[in-house]
Amino acid sequence: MKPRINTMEELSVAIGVSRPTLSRFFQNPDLVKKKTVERIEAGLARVEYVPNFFATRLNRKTTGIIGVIIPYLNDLFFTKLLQSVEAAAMEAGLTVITQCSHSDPHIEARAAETFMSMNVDGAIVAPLGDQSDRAVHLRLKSRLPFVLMDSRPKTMPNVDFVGTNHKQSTGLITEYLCRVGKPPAFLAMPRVNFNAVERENAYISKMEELGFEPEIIGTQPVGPSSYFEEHGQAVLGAAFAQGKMTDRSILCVNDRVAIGAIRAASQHGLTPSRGAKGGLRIAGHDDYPLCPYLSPPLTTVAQDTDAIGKKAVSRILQLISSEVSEVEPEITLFDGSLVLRDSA
Amino acid sequence: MKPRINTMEELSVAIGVSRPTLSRFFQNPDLVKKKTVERIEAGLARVEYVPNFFATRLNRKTTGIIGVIIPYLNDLFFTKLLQSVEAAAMEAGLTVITQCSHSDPHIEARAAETFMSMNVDGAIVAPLGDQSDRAVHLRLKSRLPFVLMDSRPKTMPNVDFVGTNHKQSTGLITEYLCRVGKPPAFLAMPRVNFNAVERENAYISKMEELGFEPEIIGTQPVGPSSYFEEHGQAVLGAAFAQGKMTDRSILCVNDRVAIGAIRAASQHGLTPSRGAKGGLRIAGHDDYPLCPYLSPPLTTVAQDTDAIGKKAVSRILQLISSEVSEVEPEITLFDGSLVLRDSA
DNA sequence: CCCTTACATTTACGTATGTAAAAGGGAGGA
DNA sequence: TCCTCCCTTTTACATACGTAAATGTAAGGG
Repeated sequence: MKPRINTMEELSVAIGVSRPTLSRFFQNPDLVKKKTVERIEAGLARVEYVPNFFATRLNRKTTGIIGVIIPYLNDLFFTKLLQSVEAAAMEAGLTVITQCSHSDPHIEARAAETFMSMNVDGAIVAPLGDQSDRAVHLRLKSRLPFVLMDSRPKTMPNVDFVGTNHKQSTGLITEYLCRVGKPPAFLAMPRVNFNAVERENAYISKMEELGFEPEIIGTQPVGPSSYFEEHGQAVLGAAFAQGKMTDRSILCVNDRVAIGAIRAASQHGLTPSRGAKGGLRIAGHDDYPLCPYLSPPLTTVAQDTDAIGKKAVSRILQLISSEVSEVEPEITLFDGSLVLRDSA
Repeated sequence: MKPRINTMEELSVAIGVSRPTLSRFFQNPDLVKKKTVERIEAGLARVEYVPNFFATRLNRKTTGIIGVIIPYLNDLFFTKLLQSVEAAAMEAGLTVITQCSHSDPHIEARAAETFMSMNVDGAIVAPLGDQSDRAVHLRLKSRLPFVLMDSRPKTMPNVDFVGTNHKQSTGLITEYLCRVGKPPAFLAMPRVNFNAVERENAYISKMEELGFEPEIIGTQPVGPSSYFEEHGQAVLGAAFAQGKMTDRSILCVNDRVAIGAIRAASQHGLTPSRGAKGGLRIAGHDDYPLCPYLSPPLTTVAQDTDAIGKKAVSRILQLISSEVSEVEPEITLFDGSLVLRDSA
């Protein structure tokens, strides 16, 4: 087992190269003469040494770290988004520190605190809904490059944002549903989630534009801790039990709710179908990774998570390099794209 | 907007309290006289200041950080496990730094490097399968408290491990399936995943114990990047297309594969059912969060992710406090529990 | 052979905090 | 009134490394 060396100083006496030279070597071996590089590498092979992360970051003007906060970990949409962000950040040579707020504003606040104390170069935050503490976001924004991702409160119009154009995406699928079958009802969520509200409104305005009467169900919570799937199943299950909605088109606020909705249909012997012009159809929003494996596979609108993650990172990089703190905020909305499967 | 203060030194002149006193205050306000605490808190309310994370951790003997590596982010089983670990760590007052290896041994190695450079107090690693670099794990283990979680190579028997007793869990569901219907075939995975292999072997030995002939399908990859669901769907879809397996009991290596299997059944107009003594039944392993919402809901064996996460953290805490580096490794295996739903 | 040049290396200082030991201060007792 | 004790605060040093400026060194030209 190799002898362990803890500090660069010790390493320098062990190898016989000055400490600052080692420092240069660890930053970029090209900055050191080839002959010396060889000596250093030979030395490193003989001992167990890793430069101290904290000492490194403490001194650098820039830490090369970006912080990412996501609200849920048990949601494949967010993990997909996170993967996209991580990939983009890695390509840019940044270290990503991810924190999950677990639907808790206090944890979110603590994560923000951590980022500030780390002097991260920038923060990308996918906020909780209503519950997020606005002051926390403002504080982050005032201290460092900051972009909101996925959803944003209407009360923060002056913040950089990257997300989906829900007006477009929800309009797209609403229009599709109207075109090839009965105009859809909207299976909503209790109104604590910004995106859910945006989609609900987008649905309403598209329906009115097309001259149909909007119909919204599911705005009341069904249980104490209603997960999305559970909510969809409960709301629609109750309706089906009363013989209602069984031949309707139903647009769910997101795919996880749709998963519950499809389950409810199955429980009542109903099969939502794209072909059934006058019968039950169920559609969702997001293109959750499991959509193709549902029975029937879910028709939905895909969010371009890849583009969102990439853009969030590139925007952060812009903000980092643009010294000035008073940049005009940029709102980037990506269009959704229709993914037709069998359910609607 | 409050004036921003960057260093504890500046803060000390701004408030009129010496810097070391502030240091004590931030570590534990009880260490400072009440009167002084009030002065400090009044001062903090007037300015924008956060202690520097790196400087803090650099000096402390213990960083209060534990590192966690998981192989996939887009898998609700691992995110569930991660939540359990995070909750336990938070309760113990530890900061968790999570890194995802994204199925890439190089990324895993880099994450390990990061942990070592951070002088994390301990590391909990859910390894990739075969691909994981054994040397990386050994290096981690030689430097800091280290426990493997979820799966482990047979080649590392001397490492602390927390996971599921697959012999028991797989035996349990195999026995159940044999008891209430036809003996199951096993829908396996290409043999790169340790747990998959363990379950396959557990299935074989239980079948032999019960006097049945084991039958294993799906050990060959079906595509270049066969995700679990895709694999299950492809393997079983191909079998169904040939009229095979349509009235069999099928035990899938995990729930994600089972999701694909159920989809394949549905595509061929088949409904796996618990009631069908002689007909098609499909079961899984893990109790993936979406199991209740499949059609039919999936019968499976639940892994006790909560216990696994808690135990991993408590074991790390033990190793941290037990100074000595030569502790007898502890292998903790939790039993799985049968979750009967409609599919088998 | 000496000087210049270009680059590598070293010196010296900076970073933001922890921590042990020394100094300070206030209350209570003689 | 003075001394002592105990707790609080401060002094002084330590941590592990980045970085700019200064110094060293080897190659090439005159």
